Amino acid sequence: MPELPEVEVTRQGISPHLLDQEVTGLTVRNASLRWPVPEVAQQIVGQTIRGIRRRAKYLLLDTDAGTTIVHLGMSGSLRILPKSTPVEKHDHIDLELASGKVLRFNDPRRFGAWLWCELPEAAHPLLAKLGPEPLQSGFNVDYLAKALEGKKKAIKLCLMDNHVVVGVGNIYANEALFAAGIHPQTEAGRIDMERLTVLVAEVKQILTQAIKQGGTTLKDFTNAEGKPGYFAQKLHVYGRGGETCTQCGNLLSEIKLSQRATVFCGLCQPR
DNA sequence: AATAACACCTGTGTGC
DNA sequence: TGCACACAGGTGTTAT
Repeated sequence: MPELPEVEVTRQGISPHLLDQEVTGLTVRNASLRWPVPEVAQQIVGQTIRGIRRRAKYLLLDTDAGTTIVHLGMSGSLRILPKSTPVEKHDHIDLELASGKVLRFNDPRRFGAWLWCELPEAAHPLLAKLGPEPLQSGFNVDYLAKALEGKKKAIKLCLMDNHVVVGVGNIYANEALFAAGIHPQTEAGRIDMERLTVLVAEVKQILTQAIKQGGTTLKDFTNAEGKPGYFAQKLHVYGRGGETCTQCGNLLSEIKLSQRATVFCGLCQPR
């Protein structure tokens, strides 16, 4: 489900319910996520949640004793519910709060993760080598030009590479390249500064817009309140292979790049 | 070092 | 209606 906007929308949705709350319990019904949910995850019980941050697509729940690291994978979601809410299929974890609410983690495909990390979490192997946040100033043309220097692989794959920039998944990589008029198979190291400038701006613009719209509605994405996002109606290329380009009316092409669906307009995004 | 392929898992849609 | 198969928002690990 989630790319960066969906994770950020989730963070914003759950934050008010978690901030300054004491954790009264952690129920793990199914520990078989991407990695087994560790016993030390229980360290959060009795702690007060001091902050809810996001790094890339990881959600970080800070306490004085350590940080819980949550990743939603492909199909995960977090909801705030009354503790009495009946458990449904794939409801793997409950974080119980003194307020009587529960933060419930549901993940059909179980590609998600729920980990515990003693401070400081920046040293955690999963977070240590990540590139800059796309919406922060560290992601700019000069940085990107340097990061792509000499790279021969397709620009789309570089955009989706967490060492280059975090949080840009398949949907938004397709959308940003369309908006910037860059063919997804363009050799990354050969894109000039002018086009990179546009690309950086479009990545920021599209992610910002998607967050404002509440994330993309795909399949069953809902935010912490169970409401859908509204960005899907604004997608220009993703999921539209064979349909007409919104810009020029040409038929959109669809190919596979690293087994991921890649959609573009051959006229608006020349090689 | 860089790149490509594979792995994990369930649900859904399509074509026969 | 049933079945086989392709495909889906991610990303760490392994192979080339």
